[in-house]
Order: sequence, then C-alpha cells, then structure tokens
Amino acid sequence: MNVRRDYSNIFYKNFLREEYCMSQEIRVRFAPSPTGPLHIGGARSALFNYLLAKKNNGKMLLRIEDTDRERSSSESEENIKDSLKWLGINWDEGVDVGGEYGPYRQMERLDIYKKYIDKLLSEGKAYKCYCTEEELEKQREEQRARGETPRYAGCCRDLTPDQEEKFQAQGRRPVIRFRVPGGEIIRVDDAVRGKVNFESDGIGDFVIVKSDGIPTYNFAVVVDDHEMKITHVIRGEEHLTNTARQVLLYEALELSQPTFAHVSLILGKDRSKMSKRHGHTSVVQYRINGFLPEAIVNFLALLGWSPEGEEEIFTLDELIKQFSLDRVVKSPAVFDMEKLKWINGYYIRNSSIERIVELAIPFLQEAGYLDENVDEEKRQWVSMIVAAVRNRLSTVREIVDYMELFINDEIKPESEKALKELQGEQVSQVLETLLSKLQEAEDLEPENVKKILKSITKELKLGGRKVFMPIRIALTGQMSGPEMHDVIPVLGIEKVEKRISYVKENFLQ
RNA sequence: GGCCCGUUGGUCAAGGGGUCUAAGACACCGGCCUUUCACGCCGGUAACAGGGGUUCGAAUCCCCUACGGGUCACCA
Repeated sequence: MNVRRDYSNIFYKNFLREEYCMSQEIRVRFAPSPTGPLHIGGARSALFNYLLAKKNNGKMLLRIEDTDRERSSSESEENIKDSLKWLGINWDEGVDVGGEYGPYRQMERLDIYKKYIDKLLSEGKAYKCYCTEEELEKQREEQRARGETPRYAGCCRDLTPDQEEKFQAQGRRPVIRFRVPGGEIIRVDDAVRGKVNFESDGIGDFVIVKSDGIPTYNFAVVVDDHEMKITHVIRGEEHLTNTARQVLLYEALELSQPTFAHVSLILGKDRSKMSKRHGHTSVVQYRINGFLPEAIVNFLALLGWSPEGEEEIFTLDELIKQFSLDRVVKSPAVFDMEKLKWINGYYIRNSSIERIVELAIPFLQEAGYLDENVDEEKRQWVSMIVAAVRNRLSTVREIVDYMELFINDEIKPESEKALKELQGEQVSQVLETLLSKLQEAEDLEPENVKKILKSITKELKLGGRKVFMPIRIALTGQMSGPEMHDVIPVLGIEKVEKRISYVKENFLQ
C-alpha cells in the first residue's frame, strides 16, 4: 500500500500540518545507548533526525540511554558524540550542551520515571513480579518445546499481599511489569510504513522496571520522549515491534504520541543486518580508513532516502534543504561499498590539496613515511605527492600505497612487458636527454617538467610513447601511474639521477 | 515457529492506473580525451519475484504463494 501519499489519512494530515505549517516546533532526538561505537545505521538514524529538524527549524536532541549498566560505558558515549560531531551532526539540546528538559542521561532521570511508575502501579496497570530469571527461562523453554511463542505467562499478575510478603521474605527482588490488556488491536501510525497493527495478545506483560529499580528501554523512552516534547521519533526498523509496547504505555499514561518513522535496516552484502562480518560497521572505522565525513553523510542520506532530482552529490546543507520524510523508502538497503568509495573519491578530488595533506599526514606517519614532526619541507613534499595522486584515491589511506614509488630508488620493471620497453634502442638516448635537460632546468615545477618532456619528443623526433614509456618505467618501474610531470618534481634531480643510473646498470641493453 | 515489515537491473533507487518501449547513480562494457593509467566526457548491456483478481488499461490497487529481513530479554 502506498501510504506515503495517502492524504486522506488523518494521521498524515496531522503530520503535514506539523511538518510544513509549523504550528508546532519540530523536536527530534537521537537516543543511542552507549554500549559501543556509533554504528553506521545509528549514524543514518541520527542524520535523518537531524535533517528533519534542520529542515523545519526545529530542535535536535541527543539523549543517552544508559539504563543498561552492564554494557554502558563513558568511552562509548564519547565515541558516539565524537562521531556525530565529525559527521557534522550537531545537537541543540542534550548531553554536554544542556537544555530545559534535562538531564539528558537516563540514569540521571530516575526520579522522573518514578512518578510515572507509581501512577501505573496505583492504577493497577502495572504490578510487581517476583519470578526469577531462572524460572522465567524455564518457562520459555517449555513454551518453545510446545511450539508456543515464549512469553511471560502472568504468574504474578494477581498476587495477594500475603504472597508478596512471602516472596519478599525469601529475599526476592521484584521487577515491575506492565499489565498488557487482552484482546486489543494496537495501532501504530508510522510516517514511512503507514498504519501497522499488532495484537495485544501477542505481547506478554513486559518488564518496565528491572529488579535493580532501573526502568527498561521501553518505559524510559516513552517517558523521556514525552517529557522532552519530542514530536517525531525516527529510528531503525528493529524498533517497530517495540513501538507496539510503547503505544500501550502512551495510552496507559494518557500521553499523546509522537509521529513515528521507522527507517528500514542497512544490510550487508548477504542481505542480513549489517554486522562486523560484513566489514566496517562503526563510523570511527570509516574515519580511520580515510573516508571523509561529507562522503559518509552523502552516502548514508542516499540509503533509504532519495532526492527529487537526479543529482547525487549533496552537502549537508543541501540535504537539509531537500530532505523530507515522505521520500524515505520502506525496503531495506544493502550497503554498497563501491558506491561509498566512489563518493569518497569524488570528495577527495574536489577537496583542496591542503586539506588532503592534513588528512594524509597521520596515515603517512602510521606507515612510517613521516616522523612525528612534520616540518614545512616535508609538508611541501607531501603536498606534491597529493597533487600527483589525488585523483586516483578513493580513500585518503590509499596514499600510502603510492609511497614506495617516491621513496625506493632501486627501480625494477614490474613485468616482462615493462622490461621490454626499457630495451628499445632509443632508450638510453631518451634518458640521457631527459637527465641533461632536467639538470639544466631552472626549476622542476610540474609545468616546466611538462614542457621538457614534450621537447624531448621533438628533439629526438620520436613518437610520444617511445619517450614517455621508457621514462615512466625507468623512474617508477610501472607502466601506469601518476603523470610523470607530477612525479619528477617530487623525486627531485638527485633521485632521478639515481634511478636512471640504477636502471642503466641493471636493465638496459 | 508466532507476530511485523519488505520484494523495480549486480547495488542504491525514480515511479501516486494510461505520457513506462521503466529515470538517474555506482559497478561493468565500449568510445573520446590523455602518446600510460586515473580523472573527465559520450554511449551501451541490464529490472517491475510468481500466480490470481479489479479495470477499457496495472510496476502502480486487492488477494494468495515464494523469497528476504526484523522481532519475540530484568539489551537498547
């Protein structure tokens, strides 16, 4: 069903009113749990939220969902914030920057949740459950064995005060469960998927407060989104089924619901949810492998969303102008590394030399081609290399692969074919001429070298190939590569001399 | 397995019943440029999962099947 443009849909009318008429400020949030580095899929969710907010002059919030004390870490939180900033996704409210609906870390909001819990408890919409994990696990086993859907059986639904006392005396620490009403159809309105229905009977009474007193995700997220006046919840499709539970909570608490938008998953090459075995999954990994943030943003935006026109290259600002939720698709997208590399290469080619030099330096240091301290001379050197190889790079890191070409003076022809090129009868004359011309040259600027190269063909009355190929192979050993007039300036006269005499001794007839 | 979502070329995707003989991008192939390769430019191959309906007419609406995915925690 093509719900995206079903204007008769009441929900959609409301949505349009909000999005385009600004009767209400758009407030969105990205709410990661700090249990690992920012995932590429999370980054896309954050991006879509950000784009929707900025497009509508709304607010983007960053909330940290750290209720899993076992797995949450401040390193992960830092990683997530760093990655977001690196991508250019900033937040108007939230952790670190504050705001009037704080605090923005869930563990700092425990007293806020308590109010809502008490309300549910006193209205009988939630109850304490004393079952132990082992008991529940056993139950689930049995249900599975019988071919049933594992679900909480409701043992503690109607405990008498006596029973409760007994359990407490045993030292059992209760969880609090939400009493899921039976026989109801739960309707989830989703901006990308339309109306999705769930049966409440398919959902067991779920835990809203853990035995350590900390609320679970499904509960905290509802309270926070309400308290923080979130208008649109854009998140991954894996949350779609959770949304049913959350809707139940919104209803029980008598809170109005935000607009939900569940974006489909990003898949690996084998079409399963992207995970480590598909390669890099976190934003930092792309960063440390020489991807540019604007390339990642551009690429991610195109996964699941499409612009109206035919342009494919967008800056963040352009994306903000163009973005709209009704152009987000429902079907999952395979992460296409080839296209990412192409986009990245595009941005590398269109960046300034200086910027690529800055980005390249750490990779060159890591590979041992540069010391910790990079002086002006070295920087110049790198700059010439970047100029020579820039349009062949799809990641900045790849510059490392070209370094041997500029360093190692013991040139060996890469193949039989290359060797043959060196053994033509004109070769030694070509190399002699090149050498003397370079020695006499006023400078070795690329433009000048280009002229010199050209003049050799004229002077010796030789075809270009007979001149260029031997020089290329003598100087680099390879039959293809960056322009010779870019390579020679990097080498300098000394290295050219060295390489030519080495080749003469070893490979010329 | 239950529930939920999805299915247009190898991949991302446009598409709102006739204008679809189905856009664009990546990849691939060919040509031009460059006396190399790359970049750039031009061109080409390649798709509506299958079956039923509805309709004068379906990629588009409905149903079924198949396939893929997600989810069924005191994780988020």
